[in-house]
Amino acid sequence: MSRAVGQIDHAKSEAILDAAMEILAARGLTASIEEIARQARVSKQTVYNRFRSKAGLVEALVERRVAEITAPLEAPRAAEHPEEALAGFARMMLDAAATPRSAAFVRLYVQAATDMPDLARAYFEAGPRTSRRRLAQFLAEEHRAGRMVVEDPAMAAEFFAGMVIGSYQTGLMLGVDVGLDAAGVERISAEAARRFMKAYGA
Amino acid sequence: MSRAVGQIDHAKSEAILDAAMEILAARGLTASIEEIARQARVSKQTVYNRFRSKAGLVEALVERRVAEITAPLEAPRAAEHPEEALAGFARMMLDAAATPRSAAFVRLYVQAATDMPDLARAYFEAGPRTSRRRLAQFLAEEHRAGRMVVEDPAMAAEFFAGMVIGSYQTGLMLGVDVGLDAAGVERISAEAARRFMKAYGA
DNA sequence: CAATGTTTGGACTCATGCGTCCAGTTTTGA
DNA sequence: TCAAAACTGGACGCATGAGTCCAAACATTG
Repeated sequence: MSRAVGQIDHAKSEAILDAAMEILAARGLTASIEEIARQARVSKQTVYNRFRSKAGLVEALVERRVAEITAPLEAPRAAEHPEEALAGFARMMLDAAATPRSAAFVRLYVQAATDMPDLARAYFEAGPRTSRRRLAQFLAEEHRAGRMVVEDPAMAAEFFAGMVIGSYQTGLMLGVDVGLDAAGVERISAEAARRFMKAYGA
Repeated sequence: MSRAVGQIDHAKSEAILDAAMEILAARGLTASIEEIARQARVSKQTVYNRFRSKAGLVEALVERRVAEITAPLEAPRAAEHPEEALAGFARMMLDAAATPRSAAFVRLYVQAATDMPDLARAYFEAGPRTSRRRLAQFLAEEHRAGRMVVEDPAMAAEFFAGMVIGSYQTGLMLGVDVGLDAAGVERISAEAARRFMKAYGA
């Protein structure tokens, strides 16, 4: 299981990606490879050995993040009372999307949107799109079960997601301090779920 | 009233700003001044004569846009039936925020957020913040008038704005075609207003 | 220690783009 | 027609950063 003679060390690639994330988040897409290498305590050449180019590095970074973001994206559990399930889903979305770290990533995608549109699209599919789809699916099931009345689950899912994420995302992306702490997350999740149930209750 | 001998021509500044908008929207903040000058049919030097630097140019551009965006931001009119007023406000928000042109601007602000945070903040205040504030004010009035029940107008305003804008904004910023035409705007505005009234109706 | 392969760091080329400078030209009001 | 000012366009200096190259140092295993 140990690697071959003088073989590459996977942990070092991770270190490079970590450094890239930190630097790119702070300085934007124009940050230099040299700076990233310095932060990773690695020579510039090593970065090029492992990731072919700057674009390759960013690509790998986004790939890793996409995996990271998709994993915990559970659909709401139909077993619970719908309002509870919705509040839980809201909490998850806020935890995933409304943190400074996630905002930094979104900034990155937006910057990349111009000259690397595939990356932006990949994120959009993995993050926002997937979460909406799962939410819509849940709503459709609740509708069938007669616990809610949702004729257009896709639109309803957009509404709920917008209620929860809406403002915070914009502010964070623009680097404005939106002051959202744990209590705020709780308050918004609960209230959004409650209002949504009023709007779509059986 | 006519300008002095060989004096600067205001229209030319406008032409430069127009060109800057088009080029920056298409290529991002890294687009060159030369390209902008070419597009404006003006020499590079002239750009520097009027706007001190690239940062100055972007600043002026954002200033103009902020004025442009703030002007039509009417608060909903309390006289109408609240659902009608809300639908109208939603239409206005979508027209203002969910167009490719506006998306290009937001992309610009996000890119600027790292190294020109004041610009991003100025936009946030003039656009999202102001519209939310006016909406919250309207909701508070409806509450006082007994036509709705809105204990927390600020949060309710965020909810409504999020429902309306939410998903489209994200997609547009990422350069994903969200396929929102006039009929879509109408459908979303009407439905969002209807659901919101169910959630906050008297 | 030998063989294999990686890492390092520093030098290098190349491209791009900001901002400046300037000599000659055009515009405009008087 | 004249003078003041702005405009042009092209050259220029300077900085930054991508990506390459290489010889010396290092790690790993048999």
